[in-house]
Amino acid sequence: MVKSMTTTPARTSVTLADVAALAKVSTSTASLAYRRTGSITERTRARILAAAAEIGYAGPNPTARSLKSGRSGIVGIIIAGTVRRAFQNPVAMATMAGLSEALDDIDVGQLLLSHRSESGDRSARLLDGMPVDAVVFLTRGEEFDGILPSMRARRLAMVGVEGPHEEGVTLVDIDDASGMAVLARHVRDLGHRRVGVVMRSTRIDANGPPGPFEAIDADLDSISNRTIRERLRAVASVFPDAVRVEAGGRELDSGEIAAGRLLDQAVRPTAILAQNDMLAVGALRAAAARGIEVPRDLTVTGFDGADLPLLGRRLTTVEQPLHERGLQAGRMVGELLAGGAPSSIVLPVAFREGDTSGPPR
Amino acid sequence: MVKSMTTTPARTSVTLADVAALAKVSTSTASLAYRRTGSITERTRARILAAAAEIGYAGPNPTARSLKSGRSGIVGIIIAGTVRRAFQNPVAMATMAGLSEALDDIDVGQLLLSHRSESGDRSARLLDGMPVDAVVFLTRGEEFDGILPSMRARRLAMVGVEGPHEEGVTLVDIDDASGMAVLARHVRDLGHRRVGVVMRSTRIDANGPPGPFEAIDADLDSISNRTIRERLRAVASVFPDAVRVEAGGRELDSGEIAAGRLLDQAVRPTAILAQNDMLAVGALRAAAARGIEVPRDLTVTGFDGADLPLLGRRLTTVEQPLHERGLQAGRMVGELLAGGAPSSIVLPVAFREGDTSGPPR
DNA sequence: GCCCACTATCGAAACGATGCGATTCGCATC
DNA sequence: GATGCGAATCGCATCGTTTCGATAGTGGGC
Repeated sequence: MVKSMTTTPARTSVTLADVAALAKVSTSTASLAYRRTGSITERTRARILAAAAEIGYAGPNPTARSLKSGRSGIVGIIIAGTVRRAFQNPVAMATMAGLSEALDDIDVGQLLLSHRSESGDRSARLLDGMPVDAVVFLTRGEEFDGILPSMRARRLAMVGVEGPHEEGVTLVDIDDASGMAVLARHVRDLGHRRVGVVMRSTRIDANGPPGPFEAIDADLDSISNRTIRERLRAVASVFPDAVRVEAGGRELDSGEIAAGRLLDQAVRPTAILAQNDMLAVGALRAAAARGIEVPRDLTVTGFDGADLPLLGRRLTTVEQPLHERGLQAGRMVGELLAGGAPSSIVLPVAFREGDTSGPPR
Repeated sequence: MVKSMTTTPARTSVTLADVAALAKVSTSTASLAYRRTGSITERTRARILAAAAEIGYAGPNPTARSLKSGRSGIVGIIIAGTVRRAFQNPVAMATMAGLSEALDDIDVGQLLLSHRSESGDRSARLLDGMPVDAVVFLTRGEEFDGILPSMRARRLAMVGVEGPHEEGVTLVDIDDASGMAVLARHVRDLGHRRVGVVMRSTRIDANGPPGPFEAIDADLDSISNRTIRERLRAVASVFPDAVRVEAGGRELDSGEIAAGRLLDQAVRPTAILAQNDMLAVGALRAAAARGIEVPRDLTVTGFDGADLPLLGRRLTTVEQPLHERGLQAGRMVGELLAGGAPSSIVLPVAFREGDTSGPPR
């Protein structure tokens, strides 16, 4: 069912003119009753508001106001993939929480714009048809390049979290590489030499079996997702001999399957460096299913520092300031809308030792 | 065409009139090039689109279009409490996923409207100032009554999930009571006689210590939250002697503390019926902390059937069709926007036996 | 070659509110 | 009672698009 914005007749609504007529003032005066600026007698204002109440006027029409002011007061939040998946992703949610908090403070509405819908491809139509003053790229997605031109044409303020690294997008970036390097060195210092890496799928419509075993630095340059690439590179700098497996999808289960493949080798790794926390949880589960005890028999690490209250244990990982990066993105939106030109920033990360890592047996 | 006057932001934009001028047609013809209806030569359309591309016209201004059509194509999703907390709540998220899916299908945008912001009270201003065609109450909140009049005045289509039970709101309701009754009977049939109930806080700004022990039916009528009330009533019908404790907040930790109080009694219950899954997880944790084994020493049940992949075990609970209720709410929005008058529905729930319940020792 | 029936295009009037510049009002002062 | 002045109110153009009714153009039938 596709609805058309055009065929339906406008709802008969009460307008400011009606209020003005009832209150026996001009519409411009009636308007004054609702604005902050301009001078109007308290008596007149009261009369106008009374008239408004009498005929059930709900206040100035937001659309008309927007047309006049050129501002909608709405920020589009662009999500790679589907809204559903984003909502299942603790990293995205933590960022979103920070972003919401900041956007709340500057009194702008938050419009969710998924780049793809559940039932297939999201037409650019929805994206283009929405009255937004600015957009925030909440999660990094390769698919964004296609929609950038249209946003530039609209002269929208653009803020990105971890990308896209494109002209005109103010960025909140994360120091992924150095964080992952610290973590890898920690694992090496524990004594590990045989490590496996479980990485996120680089395919857009990822779903299926895990990829083959590959050398850690195989084809690194061809990975367009900067986040994935830089994290791998950091691991490679410490463990040039590591083996990597690409999970078949982005969900927990894919991580479990991929990690399982690593664990089922004749000579299995003593440490699995998962490229994010969800994959690490999958690895923990794969270990549990095989009676492998963590951290005694296996070290498992993640990345992100997501809040996983249900997990019941504390992952050794690298903590990103997830909430903070949302806040910063929100702040940037505010500055851009106010006419400023905030500069991009790179936020630091912090290694966190949990109870999933230890020396090899 | 520079038109930055004084205070208004300088957003000099390219308009349809500019395109028309360049293509040497009238603006009405230029408009035709972007519409589905109306007749226009393919040649002319091509010329217009070429002109548009040349001067970087990004397509019709959504705000102006909305003003003319009386429709914004945006649905407001109203969240009780803060956006942040909603995002941490698996029940709300599952519902949201279904809702998003349905709203995607009818090509409407999704605007998040939290009733309260992180930093304090949400002014009605934001809510009132947003150009929405309809609103969906995603989660039940006592605070909604205050904003209903304004929505009625705006003649917005209104759809609610589990409330508010108010005139003009089309509802997707859940058969809470009978589901909870089935679950309670199951626990009774297992042989349990001494049961404790952990319930959600009824305070809006809940945070603090758990409430006192109370009889299950103490003051039931004074609980305005229908969901909480009906679930409790159902338990009371099976276990008139049950003791209830109100958690101090809505988070996991509050559930743990409240359940801990029940477990620390001299004679502790053999079963804890938590009023939702998160509280049940809290109860599991309280039990684990005390070396009480579930289900051998204690039966713990929840309500909702939320997807908790990180938990690692399967809660005995009542499954709501969470995704489905979101879908249904979305469908209702579509029908209302199309001029229909869908009727409210009540969705069934299903008892699900997990591995957290068993006979008392 | 004339008239008719289309159809592509155009002009102008909305949609509902805002804000500039002009006008009127109220009132104190001379 | 006339004058001056600030404050309150008003009229009108405007934001960018859509759409209705009017007009010009095209081609076919006879």
